[in-house]
Amino acid sequence: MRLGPEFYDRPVLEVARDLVGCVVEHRGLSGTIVETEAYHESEPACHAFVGITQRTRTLFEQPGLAYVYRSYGIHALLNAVCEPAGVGAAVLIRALEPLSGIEEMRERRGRTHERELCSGPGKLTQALGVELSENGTSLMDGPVVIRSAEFSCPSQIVSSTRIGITKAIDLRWRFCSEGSPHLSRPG
DNA sequence: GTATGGATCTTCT
DNA sequence: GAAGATCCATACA
Repeated sequence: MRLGPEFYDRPVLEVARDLVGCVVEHRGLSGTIVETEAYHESEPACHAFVGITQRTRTLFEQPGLAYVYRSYGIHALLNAVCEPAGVGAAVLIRALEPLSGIEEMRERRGRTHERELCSGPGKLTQALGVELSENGTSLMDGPVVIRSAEFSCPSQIVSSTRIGITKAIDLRWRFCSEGSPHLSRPG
């Protein structure tokens, strides 16, 4: 089932937890989300903390949009914009378990092990072919679509601290599917 | 297996 | 001019 605007128009922590187990699809390639992180304008690790700039504009727009930005000059990172318009918040998609189009992912990534295809925020955008130009597109009827899982996922969801940041490092705003071999890092 | 440094570019100071 | 929500190759144990 496709997720509607009301799914994203909620506190970003709830959305981040609920997105684990959902499916991301892009041009026929898809994967189950096993790891997410929440970001909110109220804490300094979030891009929206500095307010509305050319870069962060999408974060403040309507819930259910894709926020795609360049990280470390090289990688594209995929986020889902949350909370009502005017509030800067988003969920970073950090890792997927590949579902379909695995051979094409292998070609894009130049790697053979399935665990290496989508086990990181920069890896999964490369595997799916998500580009910066898709920033601001809808996750409901745009090139990138997120839907709930067809089969309920029995795995436990655990929270931990976020990865790769230097501010607000105490917040446990990372959510992952416990024990999944496709996480960017264990736990 | 862990540790380190380079690639590369947008954003803000 | 510095830093950053990263990944990979290389070096060493």
